[in-house]
Amino acid sequence: MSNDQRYTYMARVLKAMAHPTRLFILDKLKQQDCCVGELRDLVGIDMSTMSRHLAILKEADIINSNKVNNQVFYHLLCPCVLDVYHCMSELKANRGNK
Amino acid sequence: MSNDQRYTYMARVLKAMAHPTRLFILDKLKQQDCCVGELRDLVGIDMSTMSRHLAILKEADIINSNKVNNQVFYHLLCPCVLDVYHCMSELKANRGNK
DNA sequence: AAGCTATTTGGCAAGTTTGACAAATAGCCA
DNA sequence: TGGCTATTTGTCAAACTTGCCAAATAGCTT
Repeated sequence: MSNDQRYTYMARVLKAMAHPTRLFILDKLKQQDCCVGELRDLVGIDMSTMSRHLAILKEADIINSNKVNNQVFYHLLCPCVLDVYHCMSELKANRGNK
Repeated sequence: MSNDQRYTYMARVLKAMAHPTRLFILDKLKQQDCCVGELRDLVGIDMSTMSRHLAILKEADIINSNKVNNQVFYHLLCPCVLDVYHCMSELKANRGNK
């Protein structure tokens, strides 16, 4: 796999994560699997909008879903994606030192 | 700082990283500081486009710059942003197990 | 089948991103 | 000052994103 392909792949995953609502979703799913309506109630946006955010994360293979009766439960595949948090905090702490 | 603010902040940083060219830049800057023309030659895009990619990374406080004569050298502030790489590889390896 | 709940998809408007070209700026050196 | 190199900024078009509403789908339960 070329470096080019690697950058393209990683950009795809980072892009999928790069939205406040989607980061909230990942954080929540780290604790437990959730269905769409549950997440909508927590965030307070339209169900259709929540469904699309979940589709974006799923498309990037960060989460997957399984249907139980008429509900769809989403599950975080790779909790380590949230490890970036530590680094981000460090970055933030450095601001102002410019 | 509220969780809301944290997600917004992290989304801003991830979004700045979420482009193949910008990931290449970060990887390169991890090895050594570079000026704009150098990076343009490596990537093969317009100098103005490269300058804007660098501005996006700088605006997110991931890199900074200092001018030496008529060249601007860019410097990676927090090499750990690239640690996500490992996790991404893990994610990638998991694909297909769906 | 009809009614119900949960979720996804179509379509649209407003806003953002990307990349290129041209023009502007900044700083060197003669 | 004028010419030179390096970089940034203005402007534009094409493409993409986000959020909402309405309509479609999926799967229970009666």
